[in-house]
Amino acid sequence: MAERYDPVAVETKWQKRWDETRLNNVDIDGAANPFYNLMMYPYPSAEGLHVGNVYAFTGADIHGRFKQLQGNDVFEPIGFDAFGIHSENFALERRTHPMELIPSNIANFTRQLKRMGFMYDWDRVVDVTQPEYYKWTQWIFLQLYKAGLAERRQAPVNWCPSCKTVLANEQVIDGRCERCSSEVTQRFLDQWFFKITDFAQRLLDNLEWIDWSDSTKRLQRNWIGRSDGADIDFEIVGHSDKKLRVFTTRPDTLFGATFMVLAPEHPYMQEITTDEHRSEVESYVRNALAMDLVERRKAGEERQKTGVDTGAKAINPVTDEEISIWVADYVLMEYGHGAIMGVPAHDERDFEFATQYDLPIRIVVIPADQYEGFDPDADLEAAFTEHTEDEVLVNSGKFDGVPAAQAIKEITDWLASQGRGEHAVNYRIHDWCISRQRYWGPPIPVIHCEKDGAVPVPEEDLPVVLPHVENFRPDESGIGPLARDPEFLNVECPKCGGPAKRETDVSDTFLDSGWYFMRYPSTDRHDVPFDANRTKKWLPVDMYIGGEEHAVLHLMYSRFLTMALHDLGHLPFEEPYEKFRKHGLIIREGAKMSKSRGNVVIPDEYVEQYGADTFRTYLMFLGPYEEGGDFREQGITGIARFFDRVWDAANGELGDGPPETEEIEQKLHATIKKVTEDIASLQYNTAIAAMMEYLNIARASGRAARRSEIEPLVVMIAPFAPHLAEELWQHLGHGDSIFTGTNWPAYDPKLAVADEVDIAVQVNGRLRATISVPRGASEDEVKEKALAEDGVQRHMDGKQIRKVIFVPDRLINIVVG
RNA sequence: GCGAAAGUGGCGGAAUCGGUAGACGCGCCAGCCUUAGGAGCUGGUGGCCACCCGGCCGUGGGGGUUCGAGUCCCCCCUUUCGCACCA
Repeated sequence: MAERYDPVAVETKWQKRWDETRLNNVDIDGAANPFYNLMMYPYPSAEGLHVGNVYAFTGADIHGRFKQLQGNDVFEPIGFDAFGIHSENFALERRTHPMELIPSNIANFTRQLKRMGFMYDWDRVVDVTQPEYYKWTQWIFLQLYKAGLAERRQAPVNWCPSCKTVLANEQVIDGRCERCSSEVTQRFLDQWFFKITDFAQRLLDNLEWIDWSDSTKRLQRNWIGRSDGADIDFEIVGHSDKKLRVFTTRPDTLFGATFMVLAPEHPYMQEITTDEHRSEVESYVRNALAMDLVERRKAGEERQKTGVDTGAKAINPVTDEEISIWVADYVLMEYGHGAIMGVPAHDERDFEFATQYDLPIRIVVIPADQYEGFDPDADLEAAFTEHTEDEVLVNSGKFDGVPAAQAIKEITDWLASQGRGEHAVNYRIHDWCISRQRYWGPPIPVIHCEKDGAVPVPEEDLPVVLPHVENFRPDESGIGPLARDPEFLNVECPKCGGPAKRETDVSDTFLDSGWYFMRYPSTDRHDVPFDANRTKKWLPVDMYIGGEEHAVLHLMYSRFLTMALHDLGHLPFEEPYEKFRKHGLIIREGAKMSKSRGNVVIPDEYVEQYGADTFRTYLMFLGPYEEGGDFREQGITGIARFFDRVWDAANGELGDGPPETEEIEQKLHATIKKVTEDIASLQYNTAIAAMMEYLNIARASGRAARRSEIEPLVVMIAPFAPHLAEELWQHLGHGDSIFTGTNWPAYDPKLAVADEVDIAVQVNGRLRATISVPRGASEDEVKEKALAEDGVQRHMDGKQIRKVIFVPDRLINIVVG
């Protein structure tokens, strides 16, 4: 072996050998101990692999290699998320075509990924832009369509004026397009929706048991946004055939409902508005609908509430009072029933609205301690929204004095018994709009016939191949570029044979990524999307590691698709990822990395200078993997030095026999324990620190190490620095790859703890000495030894011992006074 | 506004069923070595005082519980993330 560690030479050698021996190509049908280690496949950008990709993949690869070393058959696939607006916009900008751009990007990514030494099975790559893949994406659309889970409907949708396409709710961040940050506007268009809302409760319920990062679960819970409350019907004066249904989470405040408000889109608007108010209402509604989404959604302080009286009246079902019905754009048609009961005393928005238009305010909930002698006509300065056991109802007839939390249920039950309302649940999540008026995606497999309407493409006709369209630039029309290809557009209706037109929208790229992990084990199967036996063997995914930015996008959508396919009998499980861990974000010198700042870390440069192993390990050393870290130029030398020392230690004259001293042996076992536990829980930074610490002890005073001291260390660095570990493993006389067989070292728990322990000696809680005693020493022994210490005696100052606190093997505190 | 997480040396970060704060690494300082280099090795490195033993202070700020608090409780400040007129 070379005298000095030359990372690039070592890495070149082993990457070639892994390829030749097919080390990472798993036996997909025969593996005895399958472990599916998944990472979020990248979008292959023209800029090449980003350090964020490397960070994500390294952490996942370490976990996979660790499992491999423990004897699992690890399947670690990779693919390319190459459809979508991102690629398409880039191609437009560069005046090229995605069909030319993408293959070269993928080739570049492949080169870079191979150079990093990830243990990918390169025989099972998924490229979602290949017809053999998107054929099955279209097939999934057809399955959902057949099951009634895909439907075309006209709805207000988010329109990005720059990308010139509609977007799903999840793709709108703060009212802006997640891709280009343009302000999103609202359009009414015919779009395809997947009915993810049908699964809202299951998506929520399963979060109870799936093993995911808590923060990711929380994001999903918030996005699903379950609210419990009641639907309540209000009669409309003069329209006995119609009732106004509202949803409220606060049925306890029903006696305080002094007006109602409809969303501008509410279907009853026309009919109930009185002639006297008609022109005012119509102009208000026209105005509201013309306003774009962002402006309209500006809340509270940013924009004053506006609204107009419709002149119509409703009856409060509990007070029998006539209350006025207003229209206001702060009420949203998409949520609940597009109408609310206005309870100004106990809702901040209603309070603001009532104050503005001088509507009556009636207090019906007050703190319990103000119940006696409460003045029903007291003025309110702001809405009072508390509603626990400590608040009680007033002005509420027979419910006076009932705690608010309890009244929610009682009033709901009472309304239900009279057929005027019922317990109800609402969700914030919307159906998933999958249509995109763009080019670079799988065509939605539907044909529109004048006679038969929307007809699904027969399965045997899949794939509907995406044609090469020269001018794929999107426009304002709301019609996708595929409409420009007459050969694609004009077809026969599969049902009646008459002239028909293809659907020209393509599907959202999140549909591609919603099922890619199901395809990996079956990439060589062209007759089915996923082979049943392999699916049973490998899925659900054992470990999924990725960024949290996909919590409500990819992760939500793929859970939904998995559930739907499960219900349709295609999958034996309903949750795709048994275990998911988010990784943190990596910043540089305390600042976010961005092209405009010019501080982006280019992985290639570091890999060339220090090697992939050092770069990988440094990234993992920056901070806790699940929290991210701060990339600092200089720090990487610390890892380079560590590996130099590992190399030197293994390269020297190695002695035989067990570890030379008890101290080294103890430290070795403690280190194996710590590294094993830390890797299992993704605490890579402390695992690396522990290995450094161990090496510092094992090679203290420049002694020659023994094989028994070094070999376990070589295995422990293998997940981080696979090439280096292979080279050293070979040097130590092993024929096979270190990743063949089960080489992860075991530790003896008895040896992992020291025989002698240092105990802190405190006097009145302040550290005064440290003594060394045998592990498990009794309180009396420790006390005797502690009292003999000079420092202890001095601080006791001859005073009486009042109390002794003893924590075995840790601390003794002598309280005097 | 609501929800969540986090504030520790010059820097990245260790340590939370309450028990020696600052592991590991970067940087810095001193010394050694040397085909004098941005290499390697050894030692030191929270602050203040003493600078020999040692002492006091110290985990965003202020209170509290405790023999003992970075860790638990209350109030406040700051930062980051998510949601945001969701009734």
